[in-house]
Amino acid sequence: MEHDSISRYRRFSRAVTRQVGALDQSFLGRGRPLGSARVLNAIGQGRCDIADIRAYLGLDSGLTSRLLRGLEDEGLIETRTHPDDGRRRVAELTPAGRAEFDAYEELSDTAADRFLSAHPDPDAILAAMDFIATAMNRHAVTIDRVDPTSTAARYCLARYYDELARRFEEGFDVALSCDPDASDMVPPRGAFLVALSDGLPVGCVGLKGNGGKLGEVKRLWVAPDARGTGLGKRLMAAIEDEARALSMDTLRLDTNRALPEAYELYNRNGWTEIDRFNDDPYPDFFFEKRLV
Amino acid sequence: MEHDSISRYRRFSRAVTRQVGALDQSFLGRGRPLGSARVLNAIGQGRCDIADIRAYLGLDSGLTSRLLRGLEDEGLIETRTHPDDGRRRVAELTPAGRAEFDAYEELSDTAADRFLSAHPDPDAILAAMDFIATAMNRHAVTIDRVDPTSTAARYCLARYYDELARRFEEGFDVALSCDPDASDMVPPRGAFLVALSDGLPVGCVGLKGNGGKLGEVKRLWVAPDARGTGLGKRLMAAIEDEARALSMDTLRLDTNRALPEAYELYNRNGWTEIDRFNDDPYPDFFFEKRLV
DNA sequence: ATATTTATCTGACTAAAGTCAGATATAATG
DNA sequence: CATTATATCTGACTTTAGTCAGATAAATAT
Repeated sequence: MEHDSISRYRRFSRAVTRQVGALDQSFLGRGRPLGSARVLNAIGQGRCDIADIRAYLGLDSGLTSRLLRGLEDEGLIETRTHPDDGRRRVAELTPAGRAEFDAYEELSDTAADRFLSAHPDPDAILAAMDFIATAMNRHAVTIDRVDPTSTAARYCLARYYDELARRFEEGFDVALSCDPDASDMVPPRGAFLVALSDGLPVGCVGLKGNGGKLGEVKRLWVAPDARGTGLGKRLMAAIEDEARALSMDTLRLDTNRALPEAYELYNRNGWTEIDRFNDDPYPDFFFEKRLV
Repeated sequence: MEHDSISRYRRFSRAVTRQVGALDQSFLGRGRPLGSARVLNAIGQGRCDIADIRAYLGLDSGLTSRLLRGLEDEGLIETRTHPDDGRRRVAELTPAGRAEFDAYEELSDTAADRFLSAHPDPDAILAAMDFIATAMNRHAVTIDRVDPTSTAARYCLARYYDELARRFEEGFDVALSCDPDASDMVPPRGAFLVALSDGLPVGCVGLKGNGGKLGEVKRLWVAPDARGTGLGKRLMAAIEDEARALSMDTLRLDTNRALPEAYELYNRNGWTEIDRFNDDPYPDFFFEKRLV
């Protein structure tokens, strides 16, 4: 018996396959084939567009059609043509379908809950799961503009502040920093972007504007799980695009010596170090970039 | 979008399912249905007994029979009746079957390798995978007697010594401790047990004897991943059984104040604190237990 | 206006997976 | 010894999954 990395990976794979397989078996217990259950779940998760469902589940159009017909015959869903495009169709759960979907959710939830609550340290297990899922979803991180007061944004900011408090020698207190007002990071003055990996926020960046041609980049953060994947660079590129769309021509930012990877990121991506431009107590370095 | 524990578990589950599904697709690429491939792999892993294969893969006996017949027709396996029981049959790979099995192994290995080497920190990923797999295999930890010089035993001991070096204020050097000779932990003088979770060692304990009625318990270790699951108690019960089987009637052990959980374990399980019985520089506490 | 593309549906398939009731031979039990 | 249990096999199914070639109707391009 060896303990090299490949056999460890495969041990993990066996363990998880067994766990996931058991859930599939319990899904079968509701007397519906797995294919139908998967379609019902996709619709319950809000995928109403049939082309979307087909792409998500990787199904043939004929098969999809028949599965939908089956769910319709059971009275679990209703379909109608898409309001904007007469070729497409959209599906929706009926009340009975909603009840059935909830039953499936319940099965998933109890499977998850039973596993997590049986473990002496559920938080550590969840952290390990986030880490692995983020690694597996690496190619599929989306960057979305959100309101800086949304759940996802606040989740990121809380982790960002925690990290500053840990890494700055002098600690960190938001109140002492030049905290941009949320309204400065909302169009038309600015923007706030969150990187999502299958729904979990793994990074953020803010753009603070005053209505003029000068903007300031704030709150760049990448989750520890997602570091080393070029996400910081992607977020910076995305926020520059936002700035251009708001007709800005110059961006500024500040950073602290306790964050050397950020300093490197700015240096490598066309930013120039400039003189101090504010009296915030935390930053040590100041950068500027002209947008073309 | 919420970030509660259930949705994090399910995000993990989705990510892994997709990864596993991709591997299944690549298996299909070898032109054999998944069912046959799974049986071939089970045989290649050394499951020769057909009843065992059936139980492992959860298949109907008729289906198993047909899948085996198919592999036999392809010239990949041979079956013959079990030497000890004329009703049972055993399967074995032919050279062609071995080659085919190796091709499947190659697919798994490259999938694992591609994933691990694409990540900036493969060691952290593997640690997280071990942690999760151990948690999922919790109910399936076996305790086996092994030679203390075997790979599994040395793996455990190396981690045990590392941990002592980290936790003892004064550090730890095996050479200074009363290191029992390996021959004292092998029958008929003693024993060495390793706890395996699907092949990965997650704990150990040694029994050092001198041929008489007195034995000494040494090297009790439980992997951090497996703590909180009662494995320490199971290992201690198993080593007591070994001692009884060797006709011992009294066991002793020593421990250090830097290992309070061990102290508690002995206190809770029928051990009595006694006076120092050796001049090893490391231990602070000494225990004895009479076996009934 | 006509031609082409796109999204979905239908019918006619095939392949794979799974079920079930015997049949057969061996092993274990009283 | 007869009886019962066990392991496997075979034949005759059903269900599920997946494929493919049109048909239909709406959208888009020329």
